Order: sequence, then structure tokens, then C-alpha cells
Amino acid sequence: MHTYEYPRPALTVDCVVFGLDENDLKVLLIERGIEPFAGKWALPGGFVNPEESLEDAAKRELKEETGVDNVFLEQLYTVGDVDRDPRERVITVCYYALVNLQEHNVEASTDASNAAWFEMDDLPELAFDHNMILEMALKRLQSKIRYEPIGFELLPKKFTLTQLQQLYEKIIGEKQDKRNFRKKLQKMGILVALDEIQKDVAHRAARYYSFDEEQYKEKKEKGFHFEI
Amino acid sequence: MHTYEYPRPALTVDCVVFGLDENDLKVLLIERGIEPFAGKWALPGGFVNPEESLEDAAKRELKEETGVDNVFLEQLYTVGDVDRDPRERVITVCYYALVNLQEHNVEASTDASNAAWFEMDDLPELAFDHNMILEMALKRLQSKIRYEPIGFELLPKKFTLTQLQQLYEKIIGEKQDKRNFRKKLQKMGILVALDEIQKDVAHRAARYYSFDEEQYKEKKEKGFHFEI
DNA sequence: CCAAAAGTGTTTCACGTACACCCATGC
DNA sequence: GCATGGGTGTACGTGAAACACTTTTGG
Repeated sequence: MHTYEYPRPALTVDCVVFGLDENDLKVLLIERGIEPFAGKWALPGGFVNPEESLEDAAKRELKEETGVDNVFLEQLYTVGDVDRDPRERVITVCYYALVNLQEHNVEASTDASNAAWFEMDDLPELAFDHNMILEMALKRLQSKIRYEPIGFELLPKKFTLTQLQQLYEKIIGEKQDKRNFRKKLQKMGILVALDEIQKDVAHRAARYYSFDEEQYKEKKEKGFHFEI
Repeated sequence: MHTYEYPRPALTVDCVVFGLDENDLKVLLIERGIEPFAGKWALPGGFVNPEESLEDAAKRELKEETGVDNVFLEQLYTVGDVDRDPRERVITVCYYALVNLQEHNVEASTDASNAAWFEMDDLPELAFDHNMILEMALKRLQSKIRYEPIGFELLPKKFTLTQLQQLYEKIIGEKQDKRNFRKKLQKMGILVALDEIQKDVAHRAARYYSFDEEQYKEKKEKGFHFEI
């Protein structure tokens, strides 16, 4: 088999960027300016440069589109059906990212392109096969958040147990029992109770906690398994 | 952003083909005839044709290399580091497949190339980044086999409970309690006890079972979750 | 009759689940 | 003082885990 036999498809990366604002799980979309699908919303993404790895390309796109870096990013799936782009064959390596909207002040509009955050249960019809990709990303998030401590990526460094619980409820889509949830999380020994508590709230102030990543890694080594 | 901006990397698919012979989990490797890595063992794979999807390309390679089709095949991960192939940039979409070595009579040698099955705990050093890919595939298999009924793909249609248990023990790497294992599996209600039992064995003959996929799908719809 | 694997129940313990009231704070 | 969310303990039931002997068959 020879190396240069075939015409080559184009190579892009797309990013499903999830963010949690105070109320909802949201996803960042870009309004397309050009055909095909001009005027439609789409996942942010772009071409992979010759000198960067796939993950670097995804990181670069993320930085360009949202201004954030240093966030959770993981490869999701690669799509490459022959006709998914009407112009020519395009292979797209998809990633998903988790950003915390309270700490990173995400600029939702960049360059000339129009960008916006959409609630997950109020999505427009997207360009290309992006609805399908987004669906896959959501499923991955929903299952992975149950057995890896990635939910913390969506929260500020300091968070209350109620915030954490609501995060799970929003993403998984089912209510959790307050006392059982707290018991379970605290028993895991990967949260540290901070001295700080909420201020200026019209009710008893909640304690802040943070996720102890070192502790988690240590425990994981010893066979500990995170599970909600 | 323009469409034709960059030189394009080559696109290939590779397959991690797992098979279970009577004793061990094995993987199919191909001995390379050409540089780079001539003489080294590598994962089977090849270029994606312009008119076939990624999955079709993987299926075709699998058929060409092993003679089997119609087996479990799932996308694993896409690798594309700049220097992973010394000749030029190559993007490889990796798949893994599960084949049953007793029913499909897999031809381990095809064409001019030399192919062979290797035990998972006696692997040679592989070409490119294939050791890493194989490692990922094994991890995926080890975790997925616990929460999806894909183990059956590695067994003949009729199998004994002991075969099933040994399959899990080999792949996960820990002994299971015989009584508890049987209790759990039978209680799931996705196995059917056949009338047939073993013949010509020098001990009490074991009953054959088969996996009831329809039943499984129905139960899954209703919220059933497979878990070992 | 011996070797080798098949097949079978019960007890124990840990964990998940269900559930309701008092506490602190701002207005 | 009232509205709002924070924080806490117990009882119960289910399911996982540990564990040993009898049965069948071929040689």
C-alpha cells in the first residue's frame, strides 16, 4: 500500500463548550457568516495547523473563540462521513470543554463572528451534523460526571454543597436527596471545608468547600473510585 | 477563514482486534514490511478511501486483514501528533473490534504481510505510537465490559457460565466468586438456558447459555442497567 | 473409584434510601 | 417576626460478599 495514493480530506477540530451559569447548563455557539449554513448556529472550530497537535488546535480555537484557556478539555469523537460537508470531504475531531462562567469572564463574541450561550434545553437547529455531536457531548458529560470528578470544572474554586448538588441535578436531570448527597460527598474525603462562608445572603450563610485534587489523586491510586 | 489554507495530513484508520481463544485475550498484529519500523509489529490499518466513511474504512481493513466481518467495532480515539509518523503528518482514527476466535476462523496471515495473534501480557514493542493505542483500547475494553454486555462478542453463541466468568476474570484481571457471579447473571434475565449441554467432557457436563439481545434491549429501554 | 469441573443457599454486613425539623441571616 | 435556604441523624431494606459441599461424567 502506497502512501500518497488518495486525495486528502480537510481536517478540522470542533469544540463543544459547556458552561454553567447560575441557573443552567449552557453551550457556546457561533453564528455562521458564510455558506453553507450561513446564518445557522454551529459549534466553534476550525482548521488544524500543520505544526500543532489536535489537542493544541482545540485549545487554540477555544482560546480564540472564548478567551479562556487552561480548562478541562477532552477528545469526544471523530466524524468523517463523506457528505457531512457539502463542499468537500471534511474530517472533524471533536472535543468538549468545561468552563466555569463565574471565574473566567467568557467573551461570547469574538472577531467578526457572532457568538452566544444557549441553554441546553433551548437549542436552535445547528449547521452540519453539529446537533448530533452536541448530543454525544451531552451524553458523555452526563455519564462521565458520575464516575469522574469533572463536575468541579464547571464550578468556581469555592462552592457550596448546594451548588454542587444543583450542578448534578441539572446535568443528570434527576433530583438528589440533600442529606444523602452531602453524606456521600463528605465521606469521600476529597472536599475541604473552607473557613469562609457566604456573605450578604438573606438566609443562613452556607459554608464554602473546595475540591482537593491532590487528595483525590492519592486516593485514586489506592483504589478509590468516585461515583455519584 | 478559508477552506484550502493548509497542506493536508494523511488520514488512516487502525484497528485493535481483540480475540479470545480458549485461554487468553489476544490481539492481532501485522509485521511491517517497509520502513519506517520495518520488521516491527503494528496494528492493522490503512488509508481511508475518498468514498467511504471512517467506520466503513475500519470494517474494510478488518475484513482484508482478518477475513471477518459483522463483528463488534467501535471508535476508540484519534491520534494526530505532528511527529508520530517520521515521514509526514498522519492522522489516525483508531477503532477496536471484538471477534470470537472459535466461530470465525480468523486467517492470521493475509497477502504478503505476516500477521499473528499475541497474548496481551506478552506483547512486542510496536511501531509508531501503537503501544499507547493498544493500551487505550485495553482500558476501554476493561471498563466497558463492566457496564455494557459486549463480553458476549468474544464468546461463541453458545457458552457455559464458566466460560463467561473466565472471560471476565481474564479481561478485568480479578477472580469472581462462582456462586455470586451466576446468581447475578441469571437474575439479570438476559441469558437463556439452552437445552444443550457439553459433550465428551471428563466431568459433569455444563449447560449452554446464549445472550438474549432482544431481551436486553427491551430491558434497557425500561431502565435496566447491565453491570458486573 | 478417582479426578475434574458443574451446580447450588444461607448468613452477614455495608450501603443506599427515605424522611422532618431546627438554625442562621437579611429585610 | 417572617421568609429563605443551610444544615443535620436515624431506621429500614436491598444487594454485595463470603463461604463448602454434593453431583455428574470419563477414564
